Amino acid sequence: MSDGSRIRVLSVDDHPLMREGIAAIVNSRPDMNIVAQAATGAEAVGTYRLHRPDVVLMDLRLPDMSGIDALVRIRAEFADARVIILTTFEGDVEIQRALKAGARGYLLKSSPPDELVQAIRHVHAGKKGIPSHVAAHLAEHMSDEDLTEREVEVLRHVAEGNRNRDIAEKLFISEETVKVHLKHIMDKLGASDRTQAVAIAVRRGIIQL
Amino acid sequence: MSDGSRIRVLSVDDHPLMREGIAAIVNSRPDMNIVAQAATGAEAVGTYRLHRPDVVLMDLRLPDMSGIDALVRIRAEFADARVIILTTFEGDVEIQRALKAGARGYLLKSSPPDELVQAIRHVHAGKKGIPSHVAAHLAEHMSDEDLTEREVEVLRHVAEGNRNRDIAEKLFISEETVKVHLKHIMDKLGASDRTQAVAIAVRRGIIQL
DNA sequence: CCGCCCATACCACGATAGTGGGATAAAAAG
DNA sequence: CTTTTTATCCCACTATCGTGGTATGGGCGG
Repeated sequence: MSDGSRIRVLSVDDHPLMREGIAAIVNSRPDMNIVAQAATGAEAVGTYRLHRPDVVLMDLRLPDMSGIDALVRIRAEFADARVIILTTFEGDVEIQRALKAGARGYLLKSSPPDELVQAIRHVHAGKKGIPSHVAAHLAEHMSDEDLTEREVEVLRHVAEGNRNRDIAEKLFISEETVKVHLKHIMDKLGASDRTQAVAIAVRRGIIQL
Repeated sequence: MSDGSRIRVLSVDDHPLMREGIAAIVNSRPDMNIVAQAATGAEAVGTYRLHRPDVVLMDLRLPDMSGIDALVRIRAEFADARVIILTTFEGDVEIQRALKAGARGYLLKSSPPDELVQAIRHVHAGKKGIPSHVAAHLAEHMSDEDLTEREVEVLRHVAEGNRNRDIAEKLFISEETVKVHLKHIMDKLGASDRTQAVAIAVRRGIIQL
């Protein structure tokens, strides 16, 4: 089969070993191959411009920016870019953000190779390539109330071990307001105290330690 | 070069993509090759018995047990087993535990491929294969006081959002004792409150959410 | 235009957490 | 065998947190 009919794939991941594994899988299929690789978000954007791949496999954790940011930048220039997020499980919030940002698929690095090539084929064909178990996991929290930006900001300070008073000073608001935010945070996350709120938020990918 | 003179490597990782990448790297060198792979701890032990590889590349997170447990089991049967821990960064506590358990090397999955093959050669030659930056990171916390088992147990309950009183009941001790443990925990970790203690412990790999 | 969400703020009260000191006993380390 | 560590308990006191209710102003969607 000539290269012209193959699905041209760009792999973005800062782990060389993982890139190697992805390349081995993709190149072993007759209908697709890796045309370029990138290790950072900036590199990904530049490489996309240069090669215009059919499908991008994008890691979420990159040295210079989030994979979602890189995704947004690529789609700002090329609205028809087809990007599959490929990551170790981060929590459902990341998945939602990625899909909102225009990702066509979301795949875990722990997935079997066949699922990866299937997703590439699906996305290239114009479908959405989201495995059923991920979709199920997604549905579970879809209706959940999201934290507001301010609430996330407060929660980050809480995770740092700041007292309400300190957070108030840093955000130039009153301690009472911080308490209100924290109350809402705990209510939304179903946490009984600030500590559990942080734990849940980390698990869900809302904040990272 | 004949197979007889090659370093025989066993790769243990539950991520097929990562296994593929490791295999590609190792098999691309003339002096080593992958003789077997395993996706679980139990599988790793069985496969070791069968193949007696020269070097084992062991992931820390496995479906059935910790990579450290698998390492311990292998070394219980084969005291001269040479195992390199290969993992995404988990926190320095894991590194220490792995080395104490007899790991000959500790490598991050984000390492460049050359570092991996170097580590394999070093360990096979009888040396310890620990990259300098990992060693440096290790030294930083070597002198740090470790939490006792009981303290870790208490901290886990704290991370779940339990109040001191609840923790006391669950552990069949008084609330005052819980407070004492928590005081020691915060002192050792340098945390100002229970929330930061949990955050630090998660970063250091002492507990996992 | 009206209602809802968001961020802000204040007050009061009870609950929980954190500090400091002192104490006992068993186990581990030296 | 002595010292140190670990785990346990109690008390008293202060600091901080979490809850409830109420309120104001801006922004956004219906």
